[in-house]
Amino acid sequence: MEEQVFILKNPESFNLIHIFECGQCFRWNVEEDNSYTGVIKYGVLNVKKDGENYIFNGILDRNIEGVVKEYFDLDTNYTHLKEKLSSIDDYMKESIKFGYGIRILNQDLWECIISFIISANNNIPRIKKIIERLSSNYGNEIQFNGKKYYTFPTPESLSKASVEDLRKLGLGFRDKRVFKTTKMILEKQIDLDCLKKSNNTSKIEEELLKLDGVGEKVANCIMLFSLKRYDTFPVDVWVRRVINDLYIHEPVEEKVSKVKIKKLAEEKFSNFQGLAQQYLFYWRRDA
DNA sequence: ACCCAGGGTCGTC
DNA sequence: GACGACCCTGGG
Repeated sequence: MEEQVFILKNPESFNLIHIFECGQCFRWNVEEDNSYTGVIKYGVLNVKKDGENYIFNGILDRNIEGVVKEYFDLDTNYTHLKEKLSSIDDYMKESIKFGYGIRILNQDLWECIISFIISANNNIPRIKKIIERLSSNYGNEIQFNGKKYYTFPTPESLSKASVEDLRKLGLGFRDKRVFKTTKMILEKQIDLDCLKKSNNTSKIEEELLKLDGVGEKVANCIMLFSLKRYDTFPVDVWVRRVINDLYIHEPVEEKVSKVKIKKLAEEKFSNFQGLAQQYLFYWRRDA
């Protein structure tokens, strides 16, 4: 663990608010100077806008430049992708105009699995609090800028928590799901390293669905936010809402089947439906 | 005080 | 496929 600095010069399609407030991550918080601090697998990181540049500094157990490039998806050309998506229709154009600086983060697979199991029928403030409690109780402490931060617990560490322990930390009915899934991963009933290497989206989804608490929506979020599977389309209440309002026009929103939405996304946005989903979600929720 | 919704999933029919 | 239950919290 050592303190390191990296300066990213004039990146394209890069906006801290869009990246951290678009609903993909739960452990980044805004500071008084409008920079953001977050705990990731490799340590604690702070990002601050400085003119056209971004200053990253943090305490990490590996090279900061490599971590930032990987985590912030810097090898992907978003300008190009946004042009492609914008040409589909005016709604996409509008949503991209609103969330022009979104980047799909490349988060840790294990952390993403547990985080999105917790997200089920839950709201973002509470999801964040629960994850913080899991980390401060079962993660490792890191000192940074005079404050204490806690890494997300490893499967080994989280397996020390009983169902009752989890209930006390506020997980509610998700306690059993997190407990069981932790056990399954620890015992390698599902091999996460194997999933990371796979290039078959539907195979990965099939495996993830075996985990307790992971349904279609959560599996899609996991694939999009930690496995770079842009060819997936998580359908939640907001996405159902925006897709129905824009393209389907069913008076009773709940009646629109998930199958119909997924089919529409597939036809309209094909391989980049995950990115389209994120622009549409953020636009509908925050605009 | 009461109701509702929140990045859904699971068990049951 | 459709339906209800489910912990908990903040807001109307």
